[in-house]
Amino acid sequence: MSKPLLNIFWFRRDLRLEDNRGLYEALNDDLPVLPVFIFDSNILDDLEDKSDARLSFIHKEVTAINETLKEKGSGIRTFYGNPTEIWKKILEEHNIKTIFLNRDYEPYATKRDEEVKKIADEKGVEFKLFKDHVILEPHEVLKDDGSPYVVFTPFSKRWKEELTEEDLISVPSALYFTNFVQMSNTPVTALSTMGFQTSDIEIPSGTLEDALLEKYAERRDHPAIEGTSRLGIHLRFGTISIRNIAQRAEKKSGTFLNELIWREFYQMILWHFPRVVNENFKKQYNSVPWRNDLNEFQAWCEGKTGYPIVDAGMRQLNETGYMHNRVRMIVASFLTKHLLIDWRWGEAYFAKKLLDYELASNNGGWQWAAGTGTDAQPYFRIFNPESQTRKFDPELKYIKRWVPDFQELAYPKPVVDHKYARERCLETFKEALS
DNA sequence: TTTTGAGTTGTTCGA
DNA sequence: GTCGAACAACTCAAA
Repeated sequence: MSKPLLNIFWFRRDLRLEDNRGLYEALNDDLPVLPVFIFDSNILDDLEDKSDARLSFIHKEVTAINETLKEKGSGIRTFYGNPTEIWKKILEEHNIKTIFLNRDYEPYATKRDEEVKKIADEKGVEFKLFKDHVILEPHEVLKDDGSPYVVFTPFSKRWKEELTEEDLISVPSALYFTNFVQMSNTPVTALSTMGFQTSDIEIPSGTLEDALLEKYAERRDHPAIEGTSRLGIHLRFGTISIRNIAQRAEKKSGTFLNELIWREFYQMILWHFPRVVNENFKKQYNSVPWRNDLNEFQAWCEGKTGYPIVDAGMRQLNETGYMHNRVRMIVASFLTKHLLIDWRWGEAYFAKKLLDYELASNNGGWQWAAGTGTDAQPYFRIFNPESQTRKFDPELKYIKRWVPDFQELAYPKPVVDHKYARERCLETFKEALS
């Protein structure tokens, strides 16, 4: 018996049919393409919230792809389980020439893909990876001696030098939709099958207005204003194309483009230095004696520190799965500097709560705030919650929105005095580094 | 090899 | 209220 020869496209963090590099390459090959998605139990098992909004979002997007493909007489095959085990099954069931996929730069993903590649190799199946998640990959922006940058500004300069027009051009995967395998449509694995429920948290739309780009530089730091793009989750799961966004940023807003370069900077750091997941980038900070007071950590998590701007941020996070970027810096500085709590605690809490959670950016941001990261800024840059409020929320609009009780008697007293905490932090770091 | 300039996002103090 | 300097000195990148 002979099963028909096919190609497979494996969707992961690229949940869109348009302008998808790996999918485009697959559809341009000379065989029908079977699209596949795996709900990875290794990842799902770590989700504490059984109605996790990110999983709901992914599920919705995979279902939308399935619906679109249904109109073409095709569909997406979905699975639930350990990817390597599932690939063994898929490779048994089908006669495959090539597996097409887009590269993922996280340590777990890299290892997973290597394992699957090995299984494919043993079967004589080709395994082709493409660049889709970033404009320039970790190995494409290096110093002249071939080593990676560890300071942002020279990295960004080099990034812009290396950038070509081609890097920003969309790939027309939609032109080749007739090349999908024709099959009777199969349903997407239900959330309940995996032990989850649908979340009712709303995800912001994946659109970017020109008006936002034009005013981005002046508006992005004010948390009471909707001046940021809210595209994080869409970039995370690939429901928008980075090429499309970067192309428009390049024309309209250097500040916004810079933020995209930060995203690639931290992806590059994570790729070259995967140890940062659990360790200080700068080893000399390993001796900082974090206080790690559980009660204070809990107060921070719950938005009960007695510092309105900090509490507003944490309450926004807890209620919506989102926190404005300016406020992320403030609460991170407060946790690590004022409370002297290990940045890894804060990072883990963000990972659990943020809809737009992205390992590379979250880790980079937290290490930056703690002073342990790639940025050589001195440790005595300690955010003052009050002056940050004066600068970025002068009318207290953001605070009033999230902490309406901030002037009431029952509102918590400051968990620690600012001046005292600042001096304690300076002393602690100074001592640790000496 | 040596030198030079620079480093996301800050705060406080004193003139 | 505004401004510049000090904070403390280090590492990185590139010439």
